[in-house]
Amino acid sequence: MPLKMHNTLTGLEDEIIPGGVKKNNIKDYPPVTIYSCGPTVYSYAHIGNLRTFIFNDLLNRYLKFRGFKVQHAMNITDVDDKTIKGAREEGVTLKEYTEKYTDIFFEDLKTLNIEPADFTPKATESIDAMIDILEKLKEKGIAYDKDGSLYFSISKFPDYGKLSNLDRREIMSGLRYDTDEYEKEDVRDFALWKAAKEDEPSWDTPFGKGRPGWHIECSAMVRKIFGKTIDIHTGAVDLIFPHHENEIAQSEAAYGEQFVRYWIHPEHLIVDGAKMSKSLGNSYTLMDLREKGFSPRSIRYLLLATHYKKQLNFTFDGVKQADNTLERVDNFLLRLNDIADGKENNTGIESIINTFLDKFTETADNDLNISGSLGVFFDFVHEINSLINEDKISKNDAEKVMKAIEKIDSVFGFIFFKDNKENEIDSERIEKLIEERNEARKAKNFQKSDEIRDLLLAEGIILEDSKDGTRWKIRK
RNA sequence: GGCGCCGUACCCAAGUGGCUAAGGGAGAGGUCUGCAAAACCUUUAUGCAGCGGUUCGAAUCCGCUCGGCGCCUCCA
Repeated sequence: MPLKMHNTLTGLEDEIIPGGVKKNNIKDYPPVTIYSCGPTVYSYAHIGNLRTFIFNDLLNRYLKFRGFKVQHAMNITDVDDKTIKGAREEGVTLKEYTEKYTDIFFEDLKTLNIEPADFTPKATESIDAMIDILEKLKEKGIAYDKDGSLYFSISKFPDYGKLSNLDRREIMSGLRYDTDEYEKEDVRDFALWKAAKEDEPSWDTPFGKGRPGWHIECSAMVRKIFGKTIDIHTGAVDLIFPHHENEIAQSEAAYGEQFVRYWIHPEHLIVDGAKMSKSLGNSYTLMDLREKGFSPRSIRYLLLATHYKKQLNFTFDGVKQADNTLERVDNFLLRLNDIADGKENNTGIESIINTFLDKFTETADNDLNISGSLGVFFDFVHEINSLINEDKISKNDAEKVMKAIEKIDSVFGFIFFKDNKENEIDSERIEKLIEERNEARKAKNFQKSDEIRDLLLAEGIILEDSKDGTRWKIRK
């Protein structure tokens, strides 16, 4: 079964074929080249942004799980209207301002266990690559100059609109196109390069001082880093038009070859059924949620668990449900670790594990159906739990099961998630108290044994007795 | 007006023409346990927004209606 992903460009679920040439073995493919639209670093990222980045992470992790090599680039937009305005308001330089939010952004990614991209280019460090595109577009007569700014003439690019079906769409009457302050020949043309203004950052170029238009940086970075057609380009649905449409226009007009093979667009997140917005007061940052006591791990799970093509309705109740789900996962891991020596190996364990991994892959191959894969995972948990109850899992079997779980957690990233509470616990003291309690239990002094259990519970330590002994865990 | 996503149990959420509609959360009953906890078992949709149609057969395809959300405004 090949991996298929929904491609906005074709409207179909297309098999992912890195490099565009089909091979028999995944190992023979060149690395999958991926470019993701990253953040504009003018503020803290909100959970909607983070959903998109968690989707990118899932995609990258799954490709690697499937045996593909991956080269992933994600840009940092560090010059635009909002960053310039923000820096001015805070009275700092653009660089100081954007570096602050860039650092916070990377910290958020780390907190959510999102693997770093291989390349994280900044717009302000990619001006040369932009100039290259702009010169080619000028030579070809596709870009034109007006009052020191450069515009892209969409009438010169017949394919314009192929991503968003613009050619088949009518423009809503009365819609204001010209929100830009700059003059254009055709209202639908877009700015490639904006003429320098007083008190705005600018760069020297062969066509005068100025700063980048919004779309040019992505085209430039893709070219600078990969140098040719890339496989996958991701970004949330709102970017399909105009941003990605314009990227295609610039890149394909300048270089005369296909820009991207697969366009993948995760849906938006909404909050309590409504669009997230600052005026509704339902726009949350990661820090907001942590202050409310929600763990990054639960947030990762929640943002991951819904299929990326479906709008995700974020609620606090949802995070609590995620918390409970993860507790079930943790209990399962504890049970596996607690299996005592001396039990017989289960001859069927390999087959159970292989079936599990095959089903997991088969489900995820279908447009990254994470919800289906989670279902497969919980079926497996259930099956193994039952075997543990029946004493049909040896320590050796448990290790094999753990290996399989580690493997799929290379995709999920929430199973062995480290929440940093654990270090503060004095486990030696707890073990001692457990021993004391078990002696009391043996002597049928249940009053004392319950006292010890309550004492630990008050500290957030839960004790659980089983026929293999007593285990403890931290209460969430 | 154009383009697009969606409506599955109390909540979240798979399923893309064919066995009794995954899975998670929550609730109820049971097994185990000194008691708990954990785990396991049973249980909660003769029905998938509504109405028609295509088909031997539809949650799945088509049409219409109702409802939610998004983009067409440098929003992920």
